[in-house]
Amino acid sequence: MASQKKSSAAPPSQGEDEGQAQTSLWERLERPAPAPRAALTPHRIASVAIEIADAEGLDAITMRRLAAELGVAPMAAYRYVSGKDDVMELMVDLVHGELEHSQADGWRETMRALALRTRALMLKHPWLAQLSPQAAFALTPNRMAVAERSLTALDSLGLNADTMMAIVRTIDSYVHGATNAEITLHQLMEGRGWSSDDELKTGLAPQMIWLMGTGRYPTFQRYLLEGTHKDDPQWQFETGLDYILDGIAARMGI
Amino acid sequence: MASQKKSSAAPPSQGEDEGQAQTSLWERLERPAPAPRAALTPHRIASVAIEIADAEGLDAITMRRLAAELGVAPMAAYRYVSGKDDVMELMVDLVHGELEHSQADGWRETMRALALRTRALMLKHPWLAQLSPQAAFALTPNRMAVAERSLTALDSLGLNADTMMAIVRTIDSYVHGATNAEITLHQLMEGRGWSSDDELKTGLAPQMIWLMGTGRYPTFQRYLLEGTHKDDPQWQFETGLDYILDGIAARMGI
DNA sequence: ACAGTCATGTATACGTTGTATTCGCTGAGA
DNA sequence: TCTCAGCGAATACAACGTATACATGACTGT
Repeated sequence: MASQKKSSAAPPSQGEDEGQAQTSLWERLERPAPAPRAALTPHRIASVAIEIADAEGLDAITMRRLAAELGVAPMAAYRYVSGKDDVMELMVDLVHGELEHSQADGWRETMRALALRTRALMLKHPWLAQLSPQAAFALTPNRMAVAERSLTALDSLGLNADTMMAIVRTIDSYVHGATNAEITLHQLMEGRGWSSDDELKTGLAPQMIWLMGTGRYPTFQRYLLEGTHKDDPQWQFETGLDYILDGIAARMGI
Repeated sequence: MASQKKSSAAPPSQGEDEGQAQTSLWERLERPAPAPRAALTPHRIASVAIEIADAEGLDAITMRRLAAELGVAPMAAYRYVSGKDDVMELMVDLVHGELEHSQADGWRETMRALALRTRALMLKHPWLAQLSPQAAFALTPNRMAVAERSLTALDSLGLNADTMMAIVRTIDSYVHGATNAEITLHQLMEGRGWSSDDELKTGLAPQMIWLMGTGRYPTFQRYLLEGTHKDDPQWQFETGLDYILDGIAARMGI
């Protein structure tokens, strides 16, 4: 694990014996053992990156950190990925392999289940909310497979291609928008060291009091007082999802 | 504009005369003219930052670049903002001032118009899609005002607070999810130097051909062949939005 | 059995970033 | 006229992504 690098920054031409050998025997013996053979693979790089990102967020992924966690020199991973963006594409693909199939009864249940599982996946890997454009749009095999499954669920309903895609995109946009907001809130809380909804509320209280004190947001204030599902993201997610599925069903003639 | 800094990196204690004056007259004359008085304000910082981000993306905003654009030393802005996150919060608030009121006929038209204008705002300021959690959730006055207006539009319908908020959140999630995807695609295209849908298609073609060649995505492939609204984001956005508004209207008894 | 090639990981270095710290200048109030 | 608070400049540092050049040992064909 912890690489013990004792090798001094030896200047290349400082021969000790007769100037023949550029590095002394002892210097060579102190060098870290050379790689057995293929210590790295893209898959292993991505796996370790995912572990780091899950535990400490996307910012914790640096090529140096990744190399350290892999037990390898900072530049080693560049043999397998062309840069940080490549790592992220691999991460995205790998993680989407976790989304299981589930052929439910009808299109509606299938889409609903997929939405819920996508939300769960994103909450499990919150860094999915912060991807670079490169990684966010990567056409990776596992991602394509998910899209294919969605379309398949709608395939026997006699819809034209545009409508099918519109339905999938609408649900997808909602799922990502809603879950991103949820994740962002989590990250904000973590960033400030708040770990419960109560802490969030007390932390936000000063600003809220000031804002409400202006009297400019009366309806918002009423919600703050009357809302009972404010802290129930699952209810909020499903409620909105059901609105949307209702709307789609109505357009399609139930 | 272009600051002409000629000042050498003068070591502090290199008296030329009698060691009395730490900096010689000529050194002082060469120094950039001191600030007239309060060259900076948070508002000006945010304005310039927005200009940069609109033109070159969020990554172009560095504290050094910002300072250069303001005609000021790299650290100067730190008198007014506590760091980069502060700058972004200011940017978010400032930009949300652009969203005009528009009391349309009923709740549905009001919400629809707000959704369309929000999308337009985001497309105009694409960096809104990439905010840090800090900035993304900032409770800024202008942002609160937008939320308040949404809620007001629903206020006279006899809904309870939770339902009202669920409706607003659902639409908001969709708008952000859909528009983020749109922006992300734009940014991907810019990043690769593609400027038209045709270039996008040719650029993506190799990967698409490979993916389709696997035969694992037949329904997706059918869409690629049959879809006629693939390149019409406005249609896609409005179609999804109308699904959602339909669903909400149905729940509320039209 | 053996020299040569090649894949693999290492070492070093450069430019850029955010920001802590410290300083000197300036103009307004006494 | 003097003083001082406030403003911006200067310097510095650690961390980042990655270009480049190199050393090493495992395979190859003979």
